Amino acid sequence: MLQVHFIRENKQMVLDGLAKRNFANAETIVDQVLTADENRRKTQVFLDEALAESNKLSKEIGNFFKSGEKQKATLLKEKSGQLKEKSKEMAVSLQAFSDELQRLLYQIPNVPHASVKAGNSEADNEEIYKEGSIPVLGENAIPHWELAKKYDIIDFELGTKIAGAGFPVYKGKGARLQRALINYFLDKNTKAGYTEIQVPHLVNEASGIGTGQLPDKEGQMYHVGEDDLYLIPTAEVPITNIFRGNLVQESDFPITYTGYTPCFRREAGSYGSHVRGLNRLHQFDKVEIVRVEHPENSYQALNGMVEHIKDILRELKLPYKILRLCGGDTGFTAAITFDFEVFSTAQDRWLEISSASNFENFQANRLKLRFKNKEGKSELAHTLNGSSLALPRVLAAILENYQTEDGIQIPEVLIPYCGFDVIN
RNA sequence: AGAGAGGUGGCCGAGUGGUCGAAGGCGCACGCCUGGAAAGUGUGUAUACGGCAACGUAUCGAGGGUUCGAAUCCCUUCCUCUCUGCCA
Repeated sequence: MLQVHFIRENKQMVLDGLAKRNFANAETIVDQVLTADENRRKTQVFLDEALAESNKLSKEIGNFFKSGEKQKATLLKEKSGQLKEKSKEMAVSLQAFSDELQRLLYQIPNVPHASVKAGNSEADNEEIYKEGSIPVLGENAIPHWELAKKYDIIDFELGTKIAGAGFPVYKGKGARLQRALINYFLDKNTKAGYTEIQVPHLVNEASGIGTGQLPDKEGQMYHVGEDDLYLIPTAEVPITNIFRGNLVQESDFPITYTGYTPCFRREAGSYGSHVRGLNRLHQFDKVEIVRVEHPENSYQALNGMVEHIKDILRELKLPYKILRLCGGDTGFTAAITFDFEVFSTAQDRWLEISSASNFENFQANRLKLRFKNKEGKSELAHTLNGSSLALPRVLAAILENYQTEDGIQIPEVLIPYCGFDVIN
């Protein structure tokens, strides 16, 4: 959520930013925000004056009672009663303006970073980096869902039986490879200074609002009605919400966490051939990195996250590229997002396996995550996160790119974690 | 799930109708002391909104109510803890 005073003072900049996202009716909604804000402030001034008068009267009444001047007190009581009626009305309209303001603010996405280009869809994303060579596969190379069947390492039908489509069952070496990847990623992140953490896989409504999944995007999450909890779509939600409402010390920065969790996504509305196999699932595993940073350092931190993810992909020897998402493709809460895509050779497709974002103070404003700055004032912190990495597509790329006539070779760096070097 | 206790500032913790935005402690900041530090000692130190400011208003889990006046009394609700039950 953007801060009202920021919008008030940087209206044109906000409009320009929203234009890069192709955000509809930006000017209308921004004007509505400014109107609601002005009404709210005006009403508050009136209300404050009425309440100040009322407080003054109460004190006088108290004094009259003490000194035994009951008649004077009774007179003032009447006046006070009338004042109360009036202030109640004003309080109601103040609340209405505040609610309206809040409702509007929730609808406005983050202002993109200056380097983010305008654009409508993924077609407008900019490729900014590419590394690794695409392997040349044999004539009999097959996509990962066929490999999964051939070597009996992932059973999609079995998952459908016990849960539904998009809930695969990993078996034998397939399961072990999953576990190896999780451990490898966590070790890698821990070595880079991130503190490993295990968090709940269900979150309450306040957490969903804190990181921006709620309101409006309920449909993307599984909801447990009985207890009003949501299954997490990413570890970002519980990890970032650790800091909801917190006032941290400046010396606590940088705050860095990594955690493995399963992720649950309803993926309502996505279907078709591109969701085959591991490409898009309702439940998948992911290792996440989250940072809470001083505003001055957040872009340096983002850069560090990008370099860190590069390093992982280099070790896995997977060909990858990095995209800077255009305005229209950047998530609601992010100011900038870098997507990492690996090449899944047998499918002849790039698959998104990580996305690293700086939310600046957009989430922090919802979370009320602040720190004391040098002047002793509290200031919103910056939050960032990135995947390191999402497992299914990494697995898909490994299976496809490392396939040989004799089986699937295991990337060298994973062999110690797997305990085997080939799936055959 | 049943019974009980409780939710107060960055943290701990007093406070049962006006003198309470709130004692005391810890922490933190600045000063004194010291060769330097620790200890000791003095002062300061909640947040949000509005206002150039003086200042005003609100906030003691949340929402309602009683009252001229509520941290304090009443109702509703959420959460936490303890015991019992169930269970990995």
